[in-house]
Amino acid sequence: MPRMRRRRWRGSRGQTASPRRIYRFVVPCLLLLLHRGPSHGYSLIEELSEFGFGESPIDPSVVYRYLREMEERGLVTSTWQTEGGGGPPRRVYRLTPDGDQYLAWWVRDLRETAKVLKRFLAAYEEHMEEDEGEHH
Amino acid sequence: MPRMRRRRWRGSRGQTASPRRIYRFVVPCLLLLLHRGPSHGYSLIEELSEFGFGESPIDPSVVYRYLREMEERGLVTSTWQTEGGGGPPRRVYRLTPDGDQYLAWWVRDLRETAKVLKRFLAAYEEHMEEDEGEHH
DNA sequence: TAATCTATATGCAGTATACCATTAGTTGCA
DNA sequence: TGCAACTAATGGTATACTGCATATAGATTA
Repeated sequence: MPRMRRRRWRGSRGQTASPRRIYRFVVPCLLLLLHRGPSHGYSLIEELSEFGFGESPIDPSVVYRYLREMEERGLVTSTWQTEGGGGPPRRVYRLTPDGDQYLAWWVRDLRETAKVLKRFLAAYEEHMEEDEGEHH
Repeated sequence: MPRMRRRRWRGSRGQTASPRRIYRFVVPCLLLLLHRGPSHGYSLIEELSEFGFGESPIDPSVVYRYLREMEERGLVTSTWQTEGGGGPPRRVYRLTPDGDQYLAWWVRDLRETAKVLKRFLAAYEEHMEEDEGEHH
């Protein structure tokens, strides 16, 4: 596995597209990954690429921070796994029922966000067509 | 026009849904509104409800701040309109060609964001169906 | 044994945003 | 006249989010 290259995120001023435009979007991604089964931070970071965190990979510190926060809030529990597989000990996270509910809330919320986005893009296209028509 | 009620935004920790989850989403909304024609702050704030800023209305200070920032960056120009319509003088904003290009960049960017969202929601649904199946 | 990989974690800084307060001109009305 | 409501704009501050640098440490490999 190659070392992750970190690309500077230039915000909305630059030309770099980042899939982390939605506040805390990593959180529902982590919750969904953990719904599929227990996992540890480093592995989760790799798996996040599935959700668009591949092109401009997420900073590991962000992931670890959220995982700890999620544990404080009772959304996940963790246990240390010292043996098996080699390498340093891993903190293995497991979703709780509260975490499960929270994921469901996020999904409802992201569906709303998707709607808002869709509405904006539709308004843009509609307006641009009218604008185009006026120039004829 | 009733006075706007400001609802406390509890971030993603609370249960309140907010359409302002995407970084600077107000900016492309303002750009699109100004693409339809010149306008002033107060009017823009009202028109924003069209894009989902209705349920939890945006704070005017945020809008005015962005408008000024946009002017500094040459995306819009403004002129004072002292007469006509009554009330205090209004600063009327007008889109520049740079602002027009920036709007186009935002649209490309939001389409990417919409894709990422769609991918996540599809992954969620797919996983949940499988999960459902396993319990039979 | 030095370098590298795996794995987790903390601190700091810049930016984004919410919320509150303030200034000021205009209109309408008691 | 005086005051309340409306319209417009701006400033300050606290907190949240994220990126970056860096620390720690066991395991593996050259």
